[in-house]
Amino acid sequence: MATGRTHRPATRSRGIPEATVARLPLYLRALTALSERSVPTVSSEELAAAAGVNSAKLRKDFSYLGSYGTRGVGYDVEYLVYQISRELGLTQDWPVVIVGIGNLGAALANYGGFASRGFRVAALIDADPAMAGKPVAGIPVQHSDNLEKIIQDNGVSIGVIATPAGAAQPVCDRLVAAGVTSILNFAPTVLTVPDGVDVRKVDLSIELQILAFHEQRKAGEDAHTDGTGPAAVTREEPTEAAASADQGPDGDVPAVMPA
Amino acid sequence: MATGRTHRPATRSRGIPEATVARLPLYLRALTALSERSVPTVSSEELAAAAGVNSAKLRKDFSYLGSYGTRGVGYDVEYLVYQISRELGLTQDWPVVIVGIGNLGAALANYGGFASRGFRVAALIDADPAMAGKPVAGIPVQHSDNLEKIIQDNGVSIGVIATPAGAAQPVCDRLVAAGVTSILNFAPTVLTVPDGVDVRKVDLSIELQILAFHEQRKAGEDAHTDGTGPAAVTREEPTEAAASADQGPDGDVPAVMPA
DNA sequence: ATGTCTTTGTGAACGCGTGCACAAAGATGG
DNA sequence: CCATCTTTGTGCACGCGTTCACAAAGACAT
Repeated sequence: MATGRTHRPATRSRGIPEATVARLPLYLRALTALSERSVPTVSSEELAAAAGVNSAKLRKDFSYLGSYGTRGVGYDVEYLVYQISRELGLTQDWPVVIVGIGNLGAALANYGGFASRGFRVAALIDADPAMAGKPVAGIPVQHSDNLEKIIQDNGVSIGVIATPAGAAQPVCDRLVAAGVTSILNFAPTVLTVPDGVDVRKVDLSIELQILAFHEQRKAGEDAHTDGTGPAAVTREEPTEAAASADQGPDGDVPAVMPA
Repeated sequence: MATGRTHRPATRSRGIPEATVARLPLYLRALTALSERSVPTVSSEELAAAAGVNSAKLRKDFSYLGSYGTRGVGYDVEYLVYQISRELGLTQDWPVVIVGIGNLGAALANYGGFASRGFRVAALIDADPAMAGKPVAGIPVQHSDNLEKIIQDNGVSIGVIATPAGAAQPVCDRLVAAGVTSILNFAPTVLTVPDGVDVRKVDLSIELQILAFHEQRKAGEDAHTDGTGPAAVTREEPTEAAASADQGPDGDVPAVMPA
């Protein structure tokens, strides 16, 4: 759903539905937790509850991977962890670069989930010369002049963009030109990439706006049945054409400091 | 898709499909950019290109809001900005609390996109006493002991959780008990909430794993037709039950420092 | 006023994802 | 070896979302 490409060819890769792929990491996390508690097997019912999904859906998802369960018993936790890891490509080592080491970039660099699952932060890159050499999460930041060389020397195919919105597309272009074929974009912009390159987007502002929509709906349903609703400071309605002036100083401020 | 509730009642709220709601912020961003450039009208084709979607989809989306376009001309930018803002509830003032002021929490607090669109960071909350009083993004961090009072005093209905995984559910419970009905969760955990509370999840690790899947598939298709693929350091295959030991020190490390 | 041209709004078909419900498969006990 | 019980794997139906394709609507020129 968030592949970002305008013309996604319904990538039912080797028969595994996109929706299923999106849930595999969820299952993997639940299974890893069980594995740590040395639980040998789980039923689809239990695992589904742990992952927060329907048990029928889970069984169907697993059926795309093959028949890894035992009827009357359930699934072997260790075996399933391995199969899902392999399916997701996590048995490989994926070097990743993070471009734009502001607040968010630093948070990502410090994110433990990277290292623990086949991902390795190969380099941190920022356009600010003052950042160069400064260690973040134990890794020295490199200047973006060296971006292409870094990509090629490390065989990087996955890039994370955490720059301001304005810098995102140029950075994206350089990443792609240097050989990156998968991009995780945190900048609030639509990225244009050539075919064959995957883009996934994470947008904090959008998530909040969706929440606000539902929140407003809730408040509307309970309308004046309680006084404890949200601070209903409804702004005055603009007269058909004067809305954007008070919309904010800038369309969408980047999630990070200038890179 | 990420509402989080196990049993989502297909919330076709007032006839607006969930998928459409998820795209409205995208349109709004593109429209705001046009508005800043003082563009008076746009066609569905132009706007769709800017938002990265199909033009027919865009028109259908707008049709759920009403007939705001003029045939032969297009849509009035300012008017549409207002209509979408109103539909999303962004003409209201939404006080938001961020719980867990680690790297990620700080990045969120500094995120300009919050303030610019009806969202106001009402408070930053952390469990670490050493953080209390320390200003982050110009706002002093408050201790989580005061969580309930902060929520109620500010009429907060939207909470952002950026704590470690272990702390997320307890924090969530306290937020809900204090009156929060919408939660944006950055912790890598499935949150359980009562009916009527919306949860949206943002999970960096999952996004990366989905990218890795597609990346692996690409590499598999080009299999040994080039040598420049990803660093294909395929780990040795475990003998059916020994996978989780090298899976990483901890199931899923929180995105932030302990709160 | 009339015709042409552009662009919207939407009816209809299609495909994907979800969930039910059940048969098949294997474990387990006697 | 047979009966019973549990749990998987899946056929099927349904609903949502996407896309095509076109008629209706308005602008604009003559």
